[in-house]
Amino acid sequence: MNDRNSLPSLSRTIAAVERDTGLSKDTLRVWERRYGFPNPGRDQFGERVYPMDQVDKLRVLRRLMDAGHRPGKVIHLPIEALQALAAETSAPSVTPRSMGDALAEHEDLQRYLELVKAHQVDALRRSLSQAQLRLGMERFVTEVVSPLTRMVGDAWARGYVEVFEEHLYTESIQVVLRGAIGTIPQPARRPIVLLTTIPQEPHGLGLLMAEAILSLEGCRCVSLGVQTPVWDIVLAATAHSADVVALSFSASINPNQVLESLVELREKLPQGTEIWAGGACPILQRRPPPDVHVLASLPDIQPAIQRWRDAHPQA
Amino acid sequence: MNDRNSLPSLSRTIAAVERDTGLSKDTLRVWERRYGFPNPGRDQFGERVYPMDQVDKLRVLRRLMDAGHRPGKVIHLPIEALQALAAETSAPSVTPRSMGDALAEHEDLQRYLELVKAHQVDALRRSLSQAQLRLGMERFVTEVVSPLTRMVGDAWARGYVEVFEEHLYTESIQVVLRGAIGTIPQPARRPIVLLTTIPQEPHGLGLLMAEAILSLEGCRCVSLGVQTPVWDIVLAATAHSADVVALSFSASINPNQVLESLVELREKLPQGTEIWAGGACPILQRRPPPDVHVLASLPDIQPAIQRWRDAHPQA
DNA sequence: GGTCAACAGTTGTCCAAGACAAACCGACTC
DNA sequence: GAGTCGGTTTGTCTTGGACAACTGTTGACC
Repeated sequence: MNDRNSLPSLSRTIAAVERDTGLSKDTLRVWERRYGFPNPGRDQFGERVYPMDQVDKLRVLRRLMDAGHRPGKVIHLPIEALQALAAETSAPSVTPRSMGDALAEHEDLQRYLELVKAHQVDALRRSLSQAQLRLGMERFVTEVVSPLTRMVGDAWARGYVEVFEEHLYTESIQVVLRGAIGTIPQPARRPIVLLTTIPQEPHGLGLLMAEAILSLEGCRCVSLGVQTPVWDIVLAATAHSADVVALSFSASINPNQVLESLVELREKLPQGTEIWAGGACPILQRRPPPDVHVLASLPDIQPAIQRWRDAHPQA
Repeated sequence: MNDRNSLPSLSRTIAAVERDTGLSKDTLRVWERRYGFPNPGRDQFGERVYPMDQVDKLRVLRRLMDAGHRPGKVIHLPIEALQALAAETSAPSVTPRSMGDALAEHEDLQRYLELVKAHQVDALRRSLSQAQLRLGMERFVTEVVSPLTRMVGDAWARGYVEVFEEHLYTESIQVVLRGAIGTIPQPARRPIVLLTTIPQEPHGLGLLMAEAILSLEGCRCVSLGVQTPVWDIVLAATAHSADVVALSFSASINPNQVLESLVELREKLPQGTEIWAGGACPILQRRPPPDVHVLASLPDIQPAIQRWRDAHPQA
């Protein structure tokens, strides 16, 4: 299964390429058959051996797929052209309250991004904590954490920040946000909100942001962390008599699996339990699933709570 | 690709079963061919449709595989026998200092486990925090968190706790541990330790425990969180001039991937950077990879730091 | 000129059956 | 016990074919 004598630094097996790129073995083989790329060598047993430069190109291709490009159109371009294409695909999709504010804000955010790039973890955490104290929790989350996370994600997609730098960022935000959430006194008001993500979604910052806002509004929050199987979400919602199940979806997740999970969840949860879905996943806006409340952004949470409380005056 | 008219609650596609059980599509097909189980029906397109009871049995089988059983021996047993087998397979592999202490301890731990089972998140966090204050950080981590985590993992493998209850536990420990780590003053002494896990390892509690001990000993810790690609671990270690890369491996991870990653990491990291590997993964004890320091348990961390400092007096 | 349906091209996933190295297991010897 | 040996088990890789779901364009109709 695994050739211990090979040089892992210069080449990859098909299983390793699947892990590294996120492209399935089937996809890798069918691309090779149809497009002639990738074009791996073979080892002594006839198994595919992918040179590293091809793996690098596959990684860029994967990013372009996520951004909506189609393989047949771009697969034959040289890697430099692909990288340029990825760099173009930035999303300036912000909805600022006013242009002046947006610019000033943007400059601030840029400063944080530069701290990430410079690996100044301590300075980053300190200035984030200060921002949290200065702006207050709600504005900190909506005006700093949320756009900054999108910014870091974009910068990663463009190849400007490395994966490990994104990890450093995620860890720092987590420390700051968890610390801040810890200071919010735990109330006992309804709705009771269960927070988690589906098994295919490993990104947890969205959950923490939502938890911060929900806690501020006095909701009882129960977080399961990330990647809970659908059936266990149902069990947990029942065990905690949750009024709302809140799910977070990032941009890079497979849209089919999002819809499939939401339909199954809706089917298995009691009628009275609402599903709130948020995050940067585009399918939520384009084809919202039936009987699921889509929250386009963090400021939508507050009205959703109000709506729920108005509809449940006895709670 | 996806039949929207099917009943997701009563049956699964092969892709869904792969996600639910962790058994690869190839394995599912080859088991069917060889053992006659699973024995899925077919939809109108000739594609496999797995009834839920078979998926349930496959889930139990998966647990037994992780526990060391072999498919040919157990696949034809009825599900009740499999569950009984899973319940037997508990690991009483503790190394208590004395029997009396161990028993008293065990009773305490049992109490925490019952809070998890009762979904008393608040009470759980409160009593864990109290234990942390009472015992001090080091004893709290080594005598409570570490054995309790093993206990919860075992209880899950035996089918005694649900996945969502394990998630509740993980989240609670994380809150308590992160809170406690936050109170340790950040020193600047070497070694500089980079903490993370490989991409196949989503469990992060081991990292937090290690970070707690390392911080107590005055080490500079940089955590990347979980699931960092090998190449990014190397980049991060270089960027932070890390002296040590500390990795955590849980019991349920594929041993091949552990060794493969460690070999590749050793190859790409500078000679002077040590690799410390810890966690419940059995392969680490059985066939430790070359030039990797295996730390069998948390108390091994302190001597390892001492050894490093003795060997680097200039630091 | 704009709307919608039919059509053609693209793309990811699934299928079948065969092959084989690595891991495992039991029997044997020192 | 500890090590070596052969036989068996087992997961992963192989090829080439098939097809539903998706994307985008053409052309008819209002």
